[in-house]
Amino acid sequence: MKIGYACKTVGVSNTDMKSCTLKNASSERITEITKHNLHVLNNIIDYNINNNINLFRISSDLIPFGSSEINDVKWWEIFSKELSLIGDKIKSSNMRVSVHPGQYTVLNSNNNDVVRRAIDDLTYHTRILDSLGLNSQHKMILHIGGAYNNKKLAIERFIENYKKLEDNIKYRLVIENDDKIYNIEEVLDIGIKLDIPVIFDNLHHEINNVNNICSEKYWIEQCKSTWKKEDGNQKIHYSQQAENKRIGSHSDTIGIKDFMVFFNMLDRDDIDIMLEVKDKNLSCVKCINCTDFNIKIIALEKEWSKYKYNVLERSHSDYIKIRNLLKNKEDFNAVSFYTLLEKGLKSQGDIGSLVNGALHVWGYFKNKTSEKEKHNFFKYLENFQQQKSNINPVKNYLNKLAQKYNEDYLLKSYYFIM
DNA sequence: TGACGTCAAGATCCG
DNA sequence: CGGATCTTGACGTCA
Repeated sequence: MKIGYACKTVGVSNTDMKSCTLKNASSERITEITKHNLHVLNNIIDYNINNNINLFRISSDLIPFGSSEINDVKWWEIFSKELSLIGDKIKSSNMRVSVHPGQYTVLNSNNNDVVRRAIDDLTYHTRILDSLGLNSQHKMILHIGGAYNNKKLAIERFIENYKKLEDNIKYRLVIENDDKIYNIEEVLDIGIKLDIPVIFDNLHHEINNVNNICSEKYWIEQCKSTWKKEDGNQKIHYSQQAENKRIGSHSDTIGIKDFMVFFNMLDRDDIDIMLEVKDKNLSCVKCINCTDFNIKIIALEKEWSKYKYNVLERSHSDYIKIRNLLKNKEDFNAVSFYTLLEKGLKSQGDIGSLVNGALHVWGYFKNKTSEKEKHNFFKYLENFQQQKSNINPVKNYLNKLAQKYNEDYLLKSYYFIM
C-alpha cells in the first residue's frame, strides 16, 4: 500500500513552483520557469524519498502553459537530462507518480475547439510522464466531463473521442467519478466498456452517488477489476469534507480517526490511496505513520519536534498531554498521538499562550542577538500584547532571526507556517 | 453573469 | 522602500 499527496508540499523549503501570466509568457520566461520548476520537482522527490512517501501527483503547473500554442519551448528536449535524472530517482525509490488535468479539461465537450484543447492538454500531461521514462503504472487521471442536457449523448461522445486518442495517451489514462455529474456507476460502465481503469473518489461518491444501497467497499471492489497487472495496484482518492464549508471542499487536515475507519474497512494491502487535503504532505506522513505496524517512537518524536510550538501557542494543556504521551517509550500509539495533536492544533490560542509560544522560540536566540534585535522583538511582542497588531509580525520577525542564525530545528518546524 | 477551484503573480495599500 | 494584504488570472460548464 502506498499513501500519497497531490502537487505541492507544506513546510518544505525550496519546493515552491513558479508561474507567469499569459502576457509575460515569452519563450525565455517559460524556459526559465521550467528550469526552476524541474529543480523544485527534484527537491520534492527528494523530500518524498526521505520521508518514505512513495505516491505523489505531479502538479500541472510544472510547465507554464504546458498545453498552450503560445508555449513553443521544447522542454522535453532542452531538459531531457534533468527529466531522466528525476525519472530515475522515482523508479529506483519505487515511487509511483501521477498527473491530473483538472475540471477544465473536457474531452466530451460539444464544442470541437474545447475537445481539441483537451487533447492538447492530455498530450502535455502524458509528455510529462513519458519524458520521465515511466511505465504505465504511472497514471493520468481524467473526469468524464459535462452533461449538456443529454448524458447519454455526452457519454457516447466521450467514448468516441477516447477511441481517437493516441496510444501513448490511452496507455496512461484512467477515469474518476466527479462530485456533480458522473457518479461511480456511470464511470464504471464507461471504464468497463473501454477497458480503462477507474478511480473511486470517496468524497465525490458521498456527494454524488447512485443510491445508498451499495457500500463504499462494494464500489471499490467493482473498480478493482478494472485495474490490470500492467496498470499497477488499484488507486483511489480519499478526502474529507471541510467543516463549515461548501459541500465538496477538502478539509484542512485528514481527521485520523475517520481515516482509520476507512483504512480498516478496506482491509487490503494491494491498493494505493491519494489524499486530497489542504495540508498535503503533513496529512500524508500522519496517515503513513498510523498505518505502519512497525512504527518506532522516534518517528512520532520527529513529528512532535515540528508541531510542538504550534501546539504550545494554542494550548498549554494539550502540549503537556502530548509530551506525557511520548514519555512512555514502550507503550505508545500513533493514532492517540495524532488525535491529541489534532485537538491541540484546533484550539484557539489566546494572547497569553501565543506570547508563551513566541517566548519559547525566542529562547533559541536570546544569547545570540544584538541589542537592537532584542529591542525589535520585544517591541513587536508588546504591540501584540496591547492588541495593536496580531501575532504575525512577531512570528515573521522570529522567522527572520531563525534564517539569519540558521536555526535548523525551527526552520524545519511548522511554527512559521501555521 | 457569477460560482466553482487553485495558488502564485500582480497590484495596491500601509507605515 | 519593504512588507502585508487584496485582486487577478486561466481554464469550461452550469444555474
